[in-house]
Amino acid sequence: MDAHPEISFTEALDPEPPAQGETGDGPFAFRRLRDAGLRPTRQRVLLAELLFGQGDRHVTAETLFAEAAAANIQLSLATVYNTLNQFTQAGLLRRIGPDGSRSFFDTNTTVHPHFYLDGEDMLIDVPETLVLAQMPDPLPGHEISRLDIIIHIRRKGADI
Amino acid sequence: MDAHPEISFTEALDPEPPAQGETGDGPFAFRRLRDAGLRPTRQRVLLAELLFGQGDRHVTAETLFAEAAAANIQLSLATVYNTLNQFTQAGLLRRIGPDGSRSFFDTNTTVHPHFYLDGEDMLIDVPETLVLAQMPDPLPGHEISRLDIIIHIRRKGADI
DNA sequence: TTAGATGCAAATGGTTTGCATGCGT
DNA sequence: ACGCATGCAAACCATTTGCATCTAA
Repeated sequence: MDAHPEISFTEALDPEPPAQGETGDGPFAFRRLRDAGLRPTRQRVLLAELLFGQGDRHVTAETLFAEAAAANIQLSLATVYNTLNQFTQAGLLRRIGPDGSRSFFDTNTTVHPHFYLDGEDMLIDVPETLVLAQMPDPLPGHEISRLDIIIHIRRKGADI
Repeated sequence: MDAHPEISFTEALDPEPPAQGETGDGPFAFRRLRDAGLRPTRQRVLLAELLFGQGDRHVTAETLFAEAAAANIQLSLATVYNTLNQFTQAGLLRRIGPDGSRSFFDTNTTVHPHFYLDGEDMLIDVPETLVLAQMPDPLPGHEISRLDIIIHIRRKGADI
């Protein structure tokens, strides 16, 4: 097994990018779900619009649920969880758990590093490209399925 | 703020290594706790012996609790949790949450990448040194408090 | 019509906490 | 003796699940 000499973090291991130029018919959220093999139900379409209608986003089940409520969309928190899981499974979202308790869902499904603001419980993309000089070889008989890099940051001077 | 040209993952951001050569008096676990400012109670000493008596280890509260039980140490799971938290806070352990649910505690407190075996729910150190070609600059007014790199791996051929 | 999606509430699982009792200093 | 540590059970919180009801195909 040969070493990988130089791997750009933002290029390695990316799943195929979401088909950006689908054969347009119907609203984009509807199409997006169709293309992913998900039945475009009312609540799925509405959540997809919230999620994919405004560039890259990082949501939790709670924040998305609150957003939906604010937009007068009526659905249950359990459905938000289920939908986020289905979207993740379909490759539309990427799940990230920076602190071991709450989970975030990232609409940018490429492999890229994140900043996690320790005090503020917030996740943001690292704007720069992070480069790993060398990707370690996985254990014999294993393959790398995923790469998570989370850089915890905090306000300067803040203790703990 | 200038860029960090080349950062070895196993050297950057390490807290001062645990004082390996303390002024020897009493068993090592006892001293270790004393030096960390923790009152060396019976259960703390016993857990410290399990944790620090056999090289680098990755435990969960449950596995450590089971180990203690197997060693005929009588304590409650809550105490294991509390003790692990206290040890972590004292810098004797490092907490890692690879899958967003269960937490692992690593006796190697240096910053180093981990393999997480997706199917087997197991965490192991990456044997090689991982090199980041460049460390991203944190957000203005912030500083990096921690760096987590988790490489998820799975048996070749295993689906999902 | 019917397989699959939703809503709700209840279950789950890891972790934390409150409070009375115990133990290290 | 004093004060922190422990044990237990109950609380907690994010997340999942069971089941009856709906709805997109």
